[in-house]
Amino acid sequence: MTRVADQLIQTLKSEIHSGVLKPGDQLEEAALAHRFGVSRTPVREAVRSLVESGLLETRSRKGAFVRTLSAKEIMDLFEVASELEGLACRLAADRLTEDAMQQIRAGLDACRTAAEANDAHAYASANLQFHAAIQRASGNERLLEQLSDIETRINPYRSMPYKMRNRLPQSVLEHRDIMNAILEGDGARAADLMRSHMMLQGKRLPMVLQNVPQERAAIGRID
Amino acid sequence: MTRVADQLIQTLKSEIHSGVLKPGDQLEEAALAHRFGVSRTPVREAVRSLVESGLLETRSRKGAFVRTLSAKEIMDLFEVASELEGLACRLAADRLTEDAMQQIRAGLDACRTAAEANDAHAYASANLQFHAAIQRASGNERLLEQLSDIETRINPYRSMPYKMRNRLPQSVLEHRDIMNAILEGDGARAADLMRSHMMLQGKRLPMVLQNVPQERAAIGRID
DNA sequence: GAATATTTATATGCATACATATAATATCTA
DNA sequence: TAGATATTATATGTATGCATATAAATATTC
Repeated sequence: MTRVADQLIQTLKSEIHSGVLKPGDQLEEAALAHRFGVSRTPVREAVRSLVESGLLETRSRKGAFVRTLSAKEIMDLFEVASELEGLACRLAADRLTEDAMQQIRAGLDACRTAAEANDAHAYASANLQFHAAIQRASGNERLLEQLSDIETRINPYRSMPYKMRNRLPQSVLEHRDIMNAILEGDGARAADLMRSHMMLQGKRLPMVLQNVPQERAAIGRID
Repeated sequence: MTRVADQLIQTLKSEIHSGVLKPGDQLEEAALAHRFGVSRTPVREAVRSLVESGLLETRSRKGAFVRTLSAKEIMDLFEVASELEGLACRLAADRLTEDAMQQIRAGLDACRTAAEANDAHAYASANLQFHAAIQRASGNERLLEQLSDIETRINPYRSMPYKMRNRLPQSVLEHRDIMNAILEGDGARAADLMRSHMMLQGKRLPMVLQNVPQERAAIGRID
């Protein structure tokens, strides 16, 4: 991982994730090369990788842009993610180990604590922890990669989580039911509960989304 | 799509799909460049794209190789594919149009014809047609991309379909039940049937797979 | 003769230079 | 002045050259 191109991939991913680069922003090779003090060659390789992973798009002879997703595309991604989270539950129920179970329980406890404190930011983190624990418990590496990719692509469109503050206690209850179903080895029920849980979030997506279709100014470098 | 790099991507994908390039084969930049009469630059870009899409892997300072999947990795991919095929059925049942229904029916008819003729090759094609019709009926573009990617990655490990010849009539019956569930709007049942259908194939995977873990000679060019 | 060290070869990684297509600007004409 | 054409500018696409790390082959020593 000492390659310049790989470091560029990480940096650009991070800047897209954090919102420094927003959907629609243009990335000019020469500007990026100058900014990072390298030549265009590794920049181009990084861009090609990010295009393939869906974070950037290239318009012919016009260069690379941070990919803009329509509301439909975001919903499509969310539907797939919901189904895969359900699969993670079913597999977790079948293959549960003692260690995995403790990690899931720790995730649930973190959610409960954040909900009682009514701390939406802490809950967002705890929520990730809970879901990640189930995903790892599935024992399916491909599933982890796939869900991580979708998360990466949807994230630029997420606004702050405080908007769902009043749903925290309900979300904790749903998490608890999911965990119990997994512990009881009832994979089918766990999967159904998880899909319902995800879809409740999905119903709220139109409110949570921001800056979906509008045009963006072209900035390749950040000074 | 007039870029040399894009043409290389298509060509290499095709050669991996058709088995000209096999898992473990090395791809040397200079050899590929010479073979296609171009410089190393577009070759490198094509390689980067294929690495990101999972078809190639690069070992540090050793170059690119057609990705070798372990039996575990293939099973992981197959589990995800099965779940997504189930999702396609559920969505298709919810959103079924007249046109989509006819395409699914046409796929089933093609399967039935091939099965009655005991033509395993024709059945493989008809089977794809049936599944593709359901996937399109789902109305979820991301789902199509995802399943296509998985298909592309698993395909190099598939042997000829004649090995499953004695399962053709049973497979047709399963297809029929899946279609009926979709027509009745029972998405949950359709999804369950599809997952079971896929998993029956999965159970047979170890027999159908070939050349999974062994080493391969390094050939970058084909004369 | 075997194991280690040194040298040589080769392929990747990066930088630079050149070619070309698209877009913006300017100029010319009606 | 408005429109169309020509010109210039800029960014992408490709080719080539150089540096370096890994691997292979040879040589050296015990």
